[in-house]
Amino acid sequence: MATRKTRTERRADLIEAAQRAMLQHGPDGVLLNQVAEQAGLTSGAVLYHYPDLSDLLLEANQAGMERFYSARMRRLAGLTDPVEKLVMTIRSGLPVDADDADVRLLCELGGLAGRNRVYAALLTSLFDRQVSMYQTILETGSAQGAFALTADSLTLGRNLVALEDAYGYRIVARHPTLRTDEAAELILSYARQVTGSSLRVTA
Amino acid sequence: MATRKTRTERRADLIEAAQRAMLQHGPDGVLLNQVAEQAGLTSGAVLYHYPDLSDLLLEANQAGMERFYSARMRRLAGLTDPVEKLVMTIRSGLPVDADDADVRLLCELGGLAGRNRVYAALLTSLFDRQVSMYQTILETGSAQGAFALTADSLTLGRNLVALEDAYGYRIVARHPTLRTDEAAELILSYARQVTGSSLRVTA
DNA sequence: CGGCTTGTTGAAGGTGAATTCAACAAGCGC
DNA sequence: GCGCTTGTTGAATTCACCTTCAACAAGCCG
Repeated sequence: MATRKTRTERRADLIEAAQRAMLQHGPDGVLLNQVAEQAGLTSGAVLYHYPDLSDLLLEANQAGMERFYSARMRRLAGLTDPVEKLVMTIRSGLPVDADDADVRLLCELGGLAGRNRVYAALLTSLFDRQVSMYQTILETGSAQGAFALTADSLTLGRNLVALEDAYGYRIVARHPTLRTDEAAELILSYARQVTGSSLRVTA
Repeated sequence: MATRKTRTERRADLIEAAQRAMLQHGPDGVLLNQVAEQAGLTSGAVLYHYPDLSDLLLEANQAGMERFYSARMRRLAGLTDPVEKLVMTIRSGLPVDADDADVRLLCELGGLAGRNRVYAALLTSLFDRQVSMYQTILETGSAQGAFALTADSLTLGRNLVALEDAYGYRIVARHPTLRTDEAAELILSYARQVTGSSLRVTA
């Protein structure tokens, strides 16, 4: 029997369990019992906390997005050099490998967004927030003279996020030659061109 | 009762029916009866032609990819000017609107590719073929003096396809400001920069 | 301690989808 | 027109999953 836990603890457990289950079976294909199994509980216990499975899945996906986004922001927080910030941010937008849970989860949602307005809105919002993140980096770098932008920051930010997203899909699909390092180089090649910077850290 | 058809005709019908059903319910969520309904048949009839539903879904997705790819090639076929070719190809890589069937279908597969090697291989192959398509355009344009490429054609081709892919997802998710025209402009902004061409057709 | 709330189980019931198959209709070759 | 193959139906069966619920264990608070 599973050890009894408080409401809050268990809900957090279930969100993680739902994420794991969705990684294995997809957000559409996942079953109540698979979530329960991941949590080490019975389906009844899951239903006790989330009478509607789709609510749990939504929360789990939302949590996954926030974790991805806030991890990027956190990694950014320590840095001051615009070049470092840009290079780091490009890196943190890519999956570490094909099994990267956060990015895998995001990829699963891409298709869903075509037929579910809620997921569409969530992904759209995530996209826009990431664009803003890049815009801030680009504009402060520009103000500090580190970058000479070749277009408005909205255009550049959108293209940077778009490149990340697309290469995330390729990496997750295990493209034989396009791995994380290669993808980072491809995006950096774009970033160098539009910032007029070599993006080498000036030590 | 449905009118009786030949093996080949019916299989083509079923592939289209499966595509429609997947657009509504996703490749994971689609049911045999939903495919049958789209085809105007009973589930038994579908099973007569495809004893395993997943075989039908695979064929349907494969057919969708080929239709998308060959439509792009066909649109390219009539053109000779490298600038026209590039501009047209960028356009043809984007969904015409949020309901574009071909792109919607491709987006549905992105997540699947993370857990299914067959779909991963199909999408990888499609990506690479599209990269080659761009490489050919860029290199012949370069040879003819229309483009002055700022990087090797593999890098540029990959980035162009990546941008298309990512904006396809955004459009399908109905981003409120990022529609097809805007996405095309964003990609063109990249293409102008890396080809050194204004990409205006010299009439 | 003792009663109450909260979390969990396990089994039972209901539902719906996949699967199977006997029957039958529609053409085609002869 | 006859018989055979091919395509299709509809009903019966089976199976898997969701849902409900009575029972019970674990703390907490009086």
